[in-house]
Amino acid sequence: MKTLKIPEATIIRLSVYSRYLTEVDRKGIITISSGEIAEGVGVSPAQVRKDLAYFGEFGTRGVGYNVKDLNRHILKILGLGEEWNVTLVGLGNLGLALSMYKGFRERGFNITSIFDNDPEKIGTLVNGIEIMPVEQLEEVVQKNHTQIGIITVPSEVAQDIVSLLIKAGVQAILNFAPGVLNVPPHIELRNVDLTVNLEVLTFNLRSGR
Amino acid sequence: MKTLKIPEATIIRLSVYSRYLTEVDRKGIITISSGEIAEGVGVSPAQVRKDLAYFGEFGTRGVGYNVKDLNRHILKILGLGEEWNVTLVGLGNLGLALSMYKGFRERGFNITSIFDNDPEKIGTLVNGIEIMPVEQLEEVVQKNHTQIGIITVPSEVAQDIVSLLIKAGVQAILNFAPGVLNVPPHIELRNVDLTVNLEVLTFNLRSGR
DNA sequence: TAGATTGTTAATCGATTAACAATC
DNA sequence: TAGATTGTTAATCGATTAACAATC
Repeated sequence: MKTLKIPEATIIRLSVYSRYLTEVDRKGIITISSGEIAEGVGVSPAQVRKDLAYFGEFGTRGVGYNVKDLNRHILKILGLGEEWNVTLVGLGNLGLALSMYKGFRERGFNITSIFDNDPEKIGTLVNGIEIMPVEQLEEVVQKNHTQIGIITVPSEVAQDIVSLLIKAGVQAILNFAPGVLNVPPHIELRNVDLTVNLEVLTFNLRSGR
Repeated sequence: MKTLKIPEATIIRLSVYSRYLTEVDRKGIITISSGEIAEGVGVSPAQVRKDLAYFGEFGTRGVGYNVKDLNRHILKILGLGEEWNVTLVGLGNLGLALSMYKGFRERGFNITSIFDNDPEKIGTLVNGIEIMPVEQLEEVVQKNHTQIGIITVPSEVAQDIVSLLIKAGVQAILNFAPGVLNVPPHIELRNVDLTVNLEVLTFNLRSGR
């Protein structure tokens, strides 16, 4: 199997297919065609087949795909065959919301530590997890073999937290603080920018699309 | 000025440039080159110039761009010359976090109403806004000339809320509920999928990129 | 004028779509 | 066998990058 470059758009869609398949599976449906998946998630059938084709042959010609089977394959591809330890830094409103978000655990992402510097918060429990001061981040993250960090601190301190997380051995970071963060090439970084999303909407409204 | 199709990626980058320019402007810097913007936000200088060129000529050859001026132009392009009324539906943890999020107001997005169906929440104040039952959504949203809706309800009811928002005259929707929503073509819809973002990270980790 | 940097065109790269042979 | 649907190749479409003339 040769490794050709996979478009990031493909990965995003695989994640969407997977959640749709979980839903379809719950309804007890056994077999599904690329056309039905396409319809369910709003892409073209050719797109579905192309996306899957990067990773192998999962269907049966003339028949379609076995729902459970295909979902298992996609989950495996996405790295969701295992559990991931996640740390969250910055227990503001957004941090709190993400700490409680059930969708993460459902897909194998376990928030195992939470850090904040507010003395009022330190020592309290969120979802059974004790809030710890940022000074303990390096030690705790290392001990837990935490692979992923979620950043919900103010943008002014986001870069410092990134550096701290990387020093502690985190390999991937999901950042909710606006602004550009610098990470070495071996660290995976994704930014979720809440305001940008609204601004794309207003641009589209204004341009009358 | 002929209207050629603008890539969505361009709009996203314009939003990022704008925030960077705001920051640069605060430092009192008057002039900036495409290369400096590029460096600041992590894209190529050609990309910056290309993105701007869709909308006009904002710079001076041999000199660069006036920071304040360029930022004003970009804000105008993004539709941020005006204030937008936003309604938020679903005051769970995420809804609460977004209601309090200062980044929205800074860019001209004003949350002017919040809806939830929990009797415990109805009538209480969040950020000075009284939580109202969903039954009043249509009336209030219409009265306020609310253009944008933010959806933070459970996915099972998201489609119903979408339909209700559209009936009430909302033109654009930012959806945080996982799953596919159907909207008529004249409605702008963007989805922010928190789990997908983590799954792209784990895919990249596993594939050793 | 010489140096710098824009705006724009052409070349390249990458992703999506269409079409169809393979095959259940 | 006939009908359906996959897997895959080729064609199309779109976005990014490179190069450079225009010009401050």
